[in-house]
Amino acid sequence: MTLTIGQVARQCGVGVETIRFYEREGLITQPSRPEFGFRKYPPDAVRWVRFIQRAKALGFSLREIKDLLSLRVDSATTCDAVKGRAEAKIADIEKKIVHLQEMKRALVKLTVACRGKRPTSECPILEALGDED
Amino acid sequence: MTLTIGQVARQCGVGVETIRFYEREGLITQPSRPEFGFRKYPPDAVRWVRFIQRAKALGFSLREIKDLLSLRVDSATTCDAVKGRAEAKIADIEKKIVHLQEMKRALVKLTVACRGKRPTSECPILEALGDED
DNA sequence: CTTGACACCGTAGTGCGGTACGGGGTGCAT
DNA sequence: ATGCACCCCGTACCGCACTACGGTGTCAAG
Repeated sequence: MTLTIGQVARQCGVGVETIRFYEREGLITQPSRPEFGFRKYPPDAVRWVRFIQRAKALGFSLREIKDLLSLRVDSATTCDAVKGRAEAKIADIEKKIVHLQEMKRALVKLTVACRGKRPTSECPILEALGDED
Repeated sequence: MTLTIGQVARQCGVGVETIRFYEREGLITQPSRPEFGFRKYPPDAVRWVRFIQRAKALGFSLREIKDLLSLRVDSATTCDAVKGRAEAKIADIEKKIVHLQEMKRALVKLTVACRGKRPTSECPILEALGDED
């Protein structure tokens, strides 16, 4: 069974125009289309679009998401390059996780301070800032 | 010792205009300023701006970052509300961490598949997509 | 007391990531 | 064969987060 663009869009909670936009930008592959008729999407298209939405919410740009997605496309040919890029992305992600954990720790500390009814004038949010780059 | 806007900007790797912009948007508090002279920043200003940069890279909008920062400002007055908002943010952050871990797992799997010289035609990146939301 | 680097302000322009619109075409249902 | 919902395309527009610009003011060093 194939899906129309509208069905994919509804299942992803985005607009039809967004999917056409992603197609123009090369984030999702052109769906099969019988000579200027409607686009026909495989059910997996929904997962691709959801991946894009999720990655965006995690601070990746569409350019980066495109890179991420392209890792699978040409993997057979230039395996070493793919591996390198994947490892770089893993490092990025690990850094993001560390920073999020720092922010979380700071916020937890804030709620604890709150419970204790102290006015938290010495701001705990500032402690979410390790000084290494 | 106080800093000029240019010194803060250089230490944060942003432009002077960016800091003025953050000030206009209420993300950083107005620095003390002797009656229409230059802005005088405390050294902590550098940390605030770096916090904003970092939070942006983690997928928070300036609106959200403003909320995050405001948690410290009026904490003495509406402690319960602050606690609630902080807890909501913690939940957001935990969700982000989970999604990042899923992406990382998928990428690690990709590099492993790569090592094994298999063409990874069954895309492991797609597995970064849990279907709950 | 001049000079040059930097700061001040407001407004306009940029790039990203969509979002809306208008004028059509398609396709199935009645 | 006539609706009607949905799709096609291109182009214009939008909000966010800056970034650049241009004309003026400040100030510390020489």
